[in-house]
Amino acid sequence: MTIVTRFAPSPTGYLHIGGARTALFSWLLARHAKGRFLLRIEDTDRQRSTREATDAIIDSMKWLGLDHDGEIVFQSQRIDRHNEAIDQLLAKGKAYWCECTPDQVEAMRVKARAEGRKPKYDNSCRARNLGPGSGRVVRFKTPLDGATSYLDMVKGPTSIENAEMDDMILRRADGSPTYNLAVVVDDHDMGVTRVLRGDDHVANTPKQILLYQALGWDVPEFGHVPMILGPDKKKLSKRHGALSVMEYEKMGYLPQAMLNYLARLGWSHGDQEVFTPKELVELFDTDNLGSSASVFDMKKLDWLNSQYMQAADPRDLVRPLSDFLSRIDIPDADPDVLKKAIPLLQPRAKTLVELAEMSLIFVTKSADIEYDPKAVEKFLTPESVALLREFAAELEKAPDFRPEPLEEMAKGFIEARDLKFKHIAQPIRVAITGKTASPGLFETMEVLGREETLKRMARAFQL
RNA sequence: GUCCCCAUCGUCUAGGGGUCUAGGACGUCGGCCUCUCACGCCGGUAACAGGGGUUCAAAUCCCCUUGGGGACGCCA
Repeated sequence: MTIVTRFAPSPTGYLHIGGARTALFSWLLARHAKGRFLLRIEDTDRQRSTREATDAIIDSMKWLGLDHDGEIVFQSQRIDRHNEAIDQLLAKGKAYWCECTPDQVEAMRVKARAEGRKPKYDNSCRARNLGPGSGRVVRFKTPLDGATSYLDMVKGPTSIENAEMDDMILRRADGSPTYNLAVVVDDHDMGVTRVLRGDDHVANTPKQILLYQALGWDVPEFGHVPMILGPDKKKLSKRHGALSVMEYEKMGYLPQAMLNYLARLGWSHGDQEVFTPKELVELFDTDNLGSSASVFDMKKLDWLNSQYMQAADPRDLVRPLSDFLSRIDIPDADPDVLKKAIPLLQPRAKTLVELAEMSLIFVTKSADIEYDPKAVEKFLTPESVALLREFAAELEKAPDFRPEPLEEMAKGFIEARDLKFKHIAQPIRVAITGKTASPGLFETMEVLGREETLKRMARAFQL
């Protein structure tokens, strides 16, 4: 039997880290088994569902590379089918009409809690054999005793007393089907065989299993992935900063790094830390999913990202780099310059944002280079400028502007004057980059080219 | 309040009764490399929440306590 999984977010907000991870695990589960991964948008709450949120979710998944099979299913378009199932349940005597008002039910809950019991509806309409009527809802006849058990893919054997559950509403007074019913009908119709979702759904699972059984359908396997916590060990929330997956894109993280990080958060494969998407697909299994919540650690994400930055083919970074440069109002950087600069910056930039910032020394024209005043004061002293003028003269006639010959030349220059390289390195650096930190001097010069290098030095001499 | 779940370095985790004086990774600290900043390399620091069992033997199994989390909607 082919394995079919799904991701079923409700479009009431952006796709956040937690949702992205459950989507990733479901995707991995399907791809590993050569099965199918479906996407369903649970937009039955018309008030809170938005088109923007739907788009944001789709964009985020696209960015992460989580491709889905088949058409996207919109739950709101399947209401007739949901109602059909409810009618079926009614016909089988597994559901009944109830005319208790929300206020009455609330009173029952308050009473139950006061008596130290679990807040529940008291099933009072169960025996009344009511028919349809305005203001009435349809409730499910939850078994009064026994237990509902299943083998959770991550938690193992799980069992809940049926008495813990109340008779859930299947159809609201306005005629609309409720969540648990809709999910069961949709998952069944879509042929979903494995449901991997967030821990916050554990309480829904037994209810849904009961529904499957009442409808006479095969029950899929379920698995509940632990939550992701913030640094304060509380549920990850807006307080902890960027939450939406697309925020991480904006911060300059590479999708593969994000994917890798998310996969390792709650899942492991021995001591391995770095995984290509392909490896993830090959190696993923629910057996190695952990069962405790994990804290989101930005530092480790940074490290992983820097690993991916370093390992990237420079050519693949040109496009993203110019995009990020555009975002800081530099839309016309020369791709050839970028291509040459990238290898120098790869080991230094943890994110694309940093890459863009660091590339500024290469894409800025000499006239616009900003000189760090402190650096100028410290290194561009009259003595060092005098020395640099002599050095510039040699640069001008250097036969070969590549790093090695340049370094040879510099060596000759300082030896002739009985100096150490240290004496001229920082002055040169400040003169050609305006900063005290940069990639290797000669590599930098090569990328800048002779003309630009000399222009910058000339300008630095005027400071 | 009721029910459910979870518990190894600061963080992510390995570990499935003896090979655990608990391994890896991030971070952190120290060193090396070095024209700066990084990268890289080497080394250090640091954990089985507590208490009871079971067993010849427990990080591993059981119970309790504590701590954390989640769920209890005519939301999804």
